[in-house]
Amino acid sequence: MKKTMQSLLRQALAKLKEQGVLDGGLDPAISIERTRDPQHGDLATNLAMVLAKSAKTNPRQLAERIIAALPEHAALRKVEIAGPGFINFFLDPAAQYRVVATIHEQGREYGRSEVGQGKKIQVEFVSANPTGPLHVGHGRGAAYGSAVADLLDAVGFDVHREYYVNDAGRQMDILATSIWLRYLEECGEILPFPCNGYRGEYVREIAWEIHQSAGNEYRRPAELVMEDIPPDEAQGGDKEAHIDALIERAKTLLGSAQYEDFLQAGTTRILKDIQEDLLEFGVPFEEWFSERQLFDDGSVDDVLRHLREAGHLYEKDGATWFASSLLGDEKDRVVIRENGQFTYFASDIAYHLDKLRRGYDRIIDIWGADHHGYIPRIRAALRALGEDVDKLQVLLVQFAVLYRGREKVPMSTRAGEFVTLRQLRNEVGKDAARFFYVMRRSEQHMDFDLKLATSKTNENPVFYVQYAHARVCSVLRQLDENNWERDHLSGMQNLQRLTEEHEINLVGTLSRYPEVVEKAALQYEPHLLIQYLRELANEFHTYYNAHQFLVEDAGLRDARLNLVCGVKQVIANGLDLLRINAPEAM
RNA sequence: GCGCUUGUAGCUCAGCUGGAUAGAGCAUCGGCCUUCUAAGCCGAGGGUCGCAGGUUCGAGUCCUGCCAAGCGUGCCA
Repeated sequence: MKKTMQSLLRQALAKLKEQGVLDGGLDPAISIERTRDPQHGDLATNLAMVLAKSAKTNPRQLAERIIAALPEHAALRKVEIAGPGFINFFLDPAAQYRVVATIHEQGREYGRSEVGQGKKIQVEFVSANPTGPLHVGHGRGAAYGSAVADLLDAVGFDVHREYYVNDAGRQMDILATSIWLRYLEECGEILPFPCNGYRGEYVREIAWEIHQSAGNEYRRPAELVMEDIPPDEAQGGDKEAHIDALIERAKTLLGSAQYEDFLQAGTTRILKDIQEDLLEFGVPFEEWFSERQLFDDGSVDDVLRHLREAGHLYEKDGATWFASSLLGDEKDRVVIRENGQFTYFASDIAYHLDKLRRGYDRIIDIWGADHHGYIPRIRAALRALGEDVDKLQVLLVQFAVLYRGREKVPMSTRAGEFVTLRQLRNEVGKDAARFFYVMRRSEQHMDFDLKLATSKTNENPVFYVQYAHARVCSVLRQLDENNWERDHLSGMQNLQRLTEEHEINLVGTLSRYPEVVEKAALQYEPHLLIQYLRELANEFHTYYNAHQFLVEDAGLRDARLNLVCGVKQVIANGLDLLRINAPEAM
């Protein structure tokens, strides 16, 4: 409806240009909005106010001329000028009711569209290091990312969901070493655990499994392990130097093949756990992209050579730097450390280049907001490589601050103090968790009160929306019990009898759904969809309480049932899009 | 210090990219179940949109300056 009004207005403007009322040049974006107040009609535009200045006339006069030039349209009942120069459109209710038939015809397809034109778009999200189970902080990125991806899919983009697996680098070494140290404990060796190691219970479990299957094959005496290792932080030393020394010791004592066993055991076990976890959370991926692969196939070397040849790299203090400050970053960044190791940034350049080379029209990175300082250097790198930087869009998700009642819950992966995503799902369920995560704008800080979220006792808005769906189902069951037949066709023919205010509101809200989906998708704001669903549910509950659907008058009854089934369909579609269950009964 | 983000009802948050009288959910108070599920509905109270300027027909929304919070500012990821 919005779109047809836009085209009508465009025709009117063209006519005014011919008449010389308006300059030929200007061609403004015509904004049409839904009115808030029914007195202002159904739709409104501020076009006359926007153009008044350049047309050298006042808004109300211009509005009159626009209206005069407006072509006739069947759905248009009345056009008015109001306030400072708004043009208000009153639509013919009969035309509005058509949406009920449309919903019925399109069913699950209602709300989906083709505005994305099949453009290829890649969404990379979660991408947590496989060094431990996902925690509730990752949950938000997972829920948000998958919702964005699903929305884009719904409006016709060709979406590729990807998880970047950081299976290379120092964090993985720390993990492997942590497992080995726990394994030695399993063997009966007595030695201190580094404060910078991964302390989670899962590390012990993996160590236990290795010990079960391999016995003492990897055992080395504690004295040898700890010999000449610099002191840990607890002993007044440097924790980084301490753990680095332990990693080196593990590599020399085990040899590369055996050390690799621990690396592999850790990565595969944890990655498998993450994959299951996300799948159960309704977050599928088309691809799990290995960082390690970028080193193995030479991509990292290639991209650095490329940058070096183009003069973007230089040596200083024994390290290799990327001159990102010349390309919009605050300062230059190290890509190869003094000790010869690549930084995370180095492989990330290769990764982003790889993504762009794969031919996506757009790539989206979803990061925790604490990584925001990272954006300029990635953009600088892509610029240096001659890529189109605008194809990359980075969306930031604020971490959820966790509370238990009033008390803040400390979170540290290393210390093993965290509430896992799995625990959260077990306690509140997938539906509530997803709904809760996506309910707020992603850049908004979020207080996640576990007590509230885990309190199974309602208050959770997801139930409110689901209940609306279940209620319609219940009405339909009731219909059967009354031995009433539902005549679909008659219902459609009698739609004009739905003249109650509640009914008219509901029809209007139903017709808005495709616009909401489109906007939520194009703006990457799934919370708009949630908000809409709450509003729709609210209008439905209000209607339910105000009017009986199952009335004796068959025509009216069928019309109401058609309307209410439209509500059911739209709620189901919306929840489905968010991968939240729409129950038949509650 | 500098950079990014945020600041709207007691609390948690919306606010259609500059539009008409700033909204919802909790919480508080008062009503509605012999009638399709009360996990619901109706009503009431509650606001200096962080503060101060500016831009214009019009500002919660845009620009500037302050104030406050979070994050970043590594040869960590």
